[in-house]
Amino acid sequence: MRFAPSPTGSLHIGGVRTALFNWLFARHHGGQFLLRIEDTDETRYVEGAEAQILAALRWMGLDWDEGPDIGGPHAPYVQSQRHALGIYRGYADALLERGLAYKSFVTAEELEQQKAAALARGLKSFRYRGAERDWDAAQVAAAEASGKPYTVRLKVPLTGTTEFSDLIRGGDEISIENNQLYDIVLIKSTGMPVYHFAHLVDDHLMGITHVIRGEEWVPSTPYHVLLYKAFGWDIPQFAHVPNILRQDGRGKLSKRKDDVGANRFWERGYLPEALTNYLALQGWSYDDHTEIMSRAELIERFTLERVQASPARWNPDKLLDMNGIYIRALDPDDLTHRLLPFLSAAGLIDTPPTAAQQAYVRQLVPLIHERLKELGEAPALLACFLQEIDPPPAELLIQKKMDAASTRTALASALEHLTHVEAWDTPTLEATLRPLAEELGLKPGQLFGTLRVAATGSSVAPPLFETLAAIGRERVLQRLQRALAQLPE
RNA sequence: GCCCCCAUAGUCUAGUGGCCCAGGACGUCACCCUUUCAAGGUGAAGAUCGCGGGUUCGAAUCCCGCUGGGGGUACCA
Repeated sequence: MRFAPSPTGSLHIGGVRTALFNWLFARHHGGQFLLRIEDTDETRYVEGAEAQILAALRWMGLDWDEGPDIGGPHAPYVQSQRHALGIYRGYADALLERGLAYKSFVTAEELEQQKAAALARGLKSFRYRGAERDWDAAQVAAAEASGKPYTVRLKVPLTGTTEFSDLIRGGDEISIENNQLYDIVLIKSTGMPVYHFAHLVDDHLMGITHVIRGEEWVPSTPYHVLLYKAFGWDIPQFAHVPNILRQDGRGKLSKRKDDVGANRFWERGYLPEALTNYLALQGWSYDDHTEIMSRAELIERFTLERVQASPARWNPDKLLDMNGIYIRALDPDDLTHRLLPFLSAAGLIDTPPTAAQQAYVRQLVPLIHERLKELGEAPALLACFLQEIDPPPAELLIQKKMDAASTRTALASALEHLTHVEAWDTPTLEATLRPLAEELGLKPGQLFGTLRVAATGSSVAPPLFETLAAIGRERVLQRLQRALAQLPE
């Protein structure tokens, strides 16, 4: 098994899913999972993309047995390096010698013109079949002598059909008429191999038995089959996983339009285990009701037979829900550690956090634990504990069926009681404030609502008594006083 | 245009000829719990299994056609 991304940008979520299926399949069967960088397109190369891709896979917990960073028996694992070693050229020459490929002397511009002319003549589609396919040695030599650059093209049969089976489509034969194909380029005029050629040579050399890749590769698989046959090599098992479509169903996901770069999920506070679980369920299922599965369970249960052939739509709501489930299942200490970087980034605590800050956050975690769906929400929820708040406006302080005067009375009375409360903990606060509401002739929600706004600056916060206890007496009293000052006489 | 793939509720899916007048989950709505928000609990709405033919005693499940969606159509991957 292998995953072979191109370093043309950060890995997007569809790529991560393809990598995951490869990884699950390899781990399920006790096979090897290797990583190979396919950088044969110099024009699209993005500096740093490879490092980003590796980082994303590592974050997801998809470990590889061989790869560019760790080496292995088939090193190197970067195609530009393999090209520099001359690995591909030799295989192209072998095909040339046996007359299964040919040198094509048309330039990209000429090709463009031919295509335009063909279309203008009313031809429905243009499939390049070079006249050079039938040249004799003398003609080729003459063309070469002219110094004209050339590409190496595969001599694709003009007639007959090419067939292959796909594990995800129930092993059904997919067949295509060879006259629908064209003579693909194997080696560019720069000498660099094209994907179709390089990946195939590498897959053979690296002993790849199963090719699991995106559905967009189905149309080019016949060329690959033809190439394997030309070489006389064993053809691997193909499994084309359906694409993940955009939420509106218009087209496949794109990292440019859809904000689905793998790094974005880390930034927003998704747990890799939740993303893994969600992604596994995009196109695969275990049974009619099991959804939450650990990494080990996924490995144990994953089979290609249960991968769907139809494309899935990107569903952020479902991912969010699942992330919440995984967060709630976290041990509070664990959650604390995962939250610290987010709080540091928001400037609520130091970078790195002090021991006291860590301890305080650990104390606050139970208050927000089950309210969290993305770790990135934590700074907003914890801000009122970690930094001073602006005095809330009167309209926020005044609760339903109350006015400024009654709110003043309630606040002042609470302030009075809280100043003299003997212990500052949840039970004592509750024992103090609950009777007070009744005494004031208010519903608990009314008094508590006012106090919540006064103490936190927001009408939405964790339960009041725990919140007050965690903020601390001094700060609470201060905030109540300031809130009181917000209310008109 | 041409070629290939796909088709169960808004979404992800279970279902491989009778157990399905279709099960689970997300989302939506209601109620319960409740000091707000979540979480949790209960329940509801939502699918003539894309449409039309056929095969069969019997079809979401098999076959054909249509329609719709996706992908490909590069000296990109």
